[in-house]
Amino acid sequence: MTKRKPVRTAIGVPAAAEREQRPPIEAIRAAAFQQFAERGYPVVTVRDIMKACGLTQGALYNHFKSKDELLHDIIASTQGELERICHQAVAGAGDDPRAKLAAFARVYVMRHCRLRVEALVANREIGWLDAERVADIRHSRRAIRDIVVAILRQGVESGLFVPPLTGGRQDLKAIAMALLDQWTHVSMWYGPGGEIAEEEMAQLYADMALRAVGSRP
Amino acid sequence: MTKRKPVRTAIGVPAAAEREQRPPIEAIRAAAFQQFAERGYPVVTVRDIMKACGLTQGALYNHFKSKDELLHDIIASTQGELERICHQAVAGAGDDPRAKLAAFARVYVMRHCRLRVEALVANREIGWLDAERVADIRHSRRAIRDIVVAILRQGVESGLFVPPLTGGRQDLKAIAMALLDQWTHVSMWYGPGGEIAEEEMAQLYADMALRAVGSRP
DNA sequence: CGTGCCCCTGAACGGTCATTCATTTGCCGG
DNA sequence: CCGGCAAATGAATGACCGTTCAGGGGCACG
Repeated sequence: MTKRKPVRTAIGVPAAAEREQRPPIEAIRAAAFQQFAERGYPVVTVRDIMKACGLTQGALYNHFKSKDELLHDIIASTQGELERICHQAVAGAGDDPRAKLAAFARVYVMRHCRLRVEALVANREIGWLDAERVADIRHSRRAIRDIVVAILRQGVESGLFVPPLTGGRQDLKAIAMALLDQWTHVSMWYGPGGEIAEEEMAQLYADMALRAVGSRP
Repeated sequence: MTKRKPVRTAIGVPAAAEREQRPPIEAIRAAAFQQFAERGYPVVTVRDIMKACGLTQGALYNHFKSKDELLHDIIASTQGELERICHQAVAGAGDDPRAKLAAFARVYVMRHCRLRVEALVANREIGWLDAERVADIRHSRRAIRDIVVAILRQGVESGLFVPPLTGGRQDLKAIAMALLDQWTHVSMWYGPGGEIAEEEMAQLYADMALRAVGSRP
């Protein structure tokens, strides 16, 4: 193979129609999202992104310092918004850990169904950022995990959750990771054309989570 | 950024010690595994792989047709082995769907803890393969999912499983995907240095799965 | 009409990539 | 010691990458 192949076939750009509707910086962000999601950060070239929004390579650098910064900008905004709605979901669910866990699961799964592309990029392409750029995103992820751990701890201490335990101090962390893995990766296979609606998915996952942690009625 | 940065810092090669112990084709496979897992297929160069096993770039092509074929070889062998042990686990668990599901979860999670590197590569780098090379691997994955679906169906029909349902025909498929996502991604964060042993992880995940599908005692 | 200014262009730069290939190496049975 | 052959070398090839930059609109404002 001398010539580089298009390894993940691009599904195609959303038609030249509304390209020029929004400011170019937004068009670039959108095109980059699409392309990163479909083919992966390292094989998407600056030329690809800019062509997809009707510009040429050089124009990128009027809006972003580098391709790296573009990716970071994209992921950071997605991640920040995710953390925000996670806090919001828990805050608005009262004090019962069962309601908190269910609300969290529903919001988290719903978002990962609806914003599939954004979630996919944020979760898959983060590794390409250099250490300093990745730090704040990793921090945000840990914060989200700790929300779940806190809910689990409250449930266990109040006797409302009786999860399977191995006896170690890290159990709740492992369970939280297991649940988050499950919820996050909906974005990898859920398609809006499927038979199950987003709300049903959210409910299904919330039910499974409550059962998995041994929630008492 | 003109010069390319080492985006994911390589952890380092397992010392020049036993490089020459095994046949070069095995050394290449092993080195490629390590590098792909640590830094990702597109940024690992042929030179990197070959240097890691004490050879030069050109020597790769005495053993593999291309870099693509090397990746496919690696993933396909991992995936084939995984499918094999999944079938084996179910076959050796008797006829009770509860025992089948538990055995499957235990074997699957245990493998993803123990062979973290292999699992990580097989699950993350598959997208870089072209369509024809990826077909058999996708097929194998579907086969594994269908094992889980079959177990769930048997459990539901015999009344031993009472999972949360939305009423659609795709429910069991969604639940199977949710469980597999959870089990698979242990390999993304589990570290052997952690507080929980592989066997405990496997048991924890098996318990959660049985609870999630509403297994009756 | 002129003057800035923002934004875009497209060639150019220095670099890296996978792959090829003529040549050399190292090992083997005889 | 000799031929033969599989395997390794390392320079060469052709392509493409991210980024830079000098030049050029086009549009608002005086």
